[in-house]
Amino acid sequence: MERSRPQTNRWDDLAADWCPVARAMSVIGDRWTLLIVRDCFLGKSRFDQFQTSLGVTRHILSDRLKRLVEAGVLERNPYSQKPLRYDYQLTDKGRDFAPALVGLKDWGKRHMPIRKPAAG
Amino acid sequence: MERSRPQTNRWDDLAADWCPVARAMSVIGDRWTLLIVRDCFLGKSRFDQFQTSLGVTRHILSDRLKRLVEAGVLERNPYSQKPLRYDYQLTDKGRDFAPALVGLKDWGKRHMPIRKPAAG
DNA sequence: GAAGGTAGGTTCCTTTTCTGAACGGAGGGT
DNA sequence: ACCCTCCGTTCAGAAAAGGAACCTACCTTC
Repeated sequence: MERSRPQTNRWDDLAADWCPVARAMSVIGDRWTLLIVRDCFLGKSRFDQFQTSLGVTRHILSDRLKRLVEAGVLERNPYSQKPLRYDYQLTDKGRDFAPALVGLKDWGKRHMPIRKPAAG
Repeated sequence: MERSRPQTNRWDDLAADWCPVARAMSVIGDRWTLLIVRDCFLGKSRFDQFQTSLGVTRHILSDRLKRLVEAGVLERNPYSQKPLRYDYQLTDKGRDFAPALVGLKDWGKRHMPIRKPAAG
């Protein structure tokens, strides 16, 4: 189960930063992680729900969920025994993301109108 | 001056999302962008200041600053004429990031203790 | 007036990460 | 037996990031 990662892990660099914002970015500093957390707040909890909602590749989703569990933001729990299946639930640490998420939501709502995809 | 970017631009995908958090991520959805904004709040404004503070490569810093200006979060202004030099200042849109940034700071402060780098 | 320094980038090559699509495993339904 | 669901993993190729060197324009020192 050992994930071998390259030596130069850019996520870990930020985890040692003096600034709490930088340390927060060591968890959510990529395109998808925060959106997974958002989906959890919206009641989603299963792999395929995230995958469908976000359109992220299964590969990366798997990695991000592992990181979030490792970071203590999500918990991986079995929700079915006979076909053994797990889902992901916010921990207290994850739920404490609410204010930051609301801050980002408000900013996006005020300053980022929906840009149409570049379809002809 | 035309920056040619590949067709599959993941930043733009999020800009068309229904969710304001996702649209916010279309601007700050990477490791560095939000930290540049943070540095601006801390009074930094020049290329080399960001570079020294963040340790990001000049290549990427240059790209992120351009994106932030394009997105209307920062303004690029000349601060010296004879050696023509520019710096980067927060716009109103950028300053409106404060609540989200504070939310992230609080979360990081509460939940992310400084992790020592893996030095022997 | 050449040598070296400063500020703000750009260019080039290598390393790392992400995507896209296929595959796997463990069970369920018919 | 065969296909379906869910939760992933694997692999090749594309994109992005890292690292170091280089460039431009001006200024200072010799």
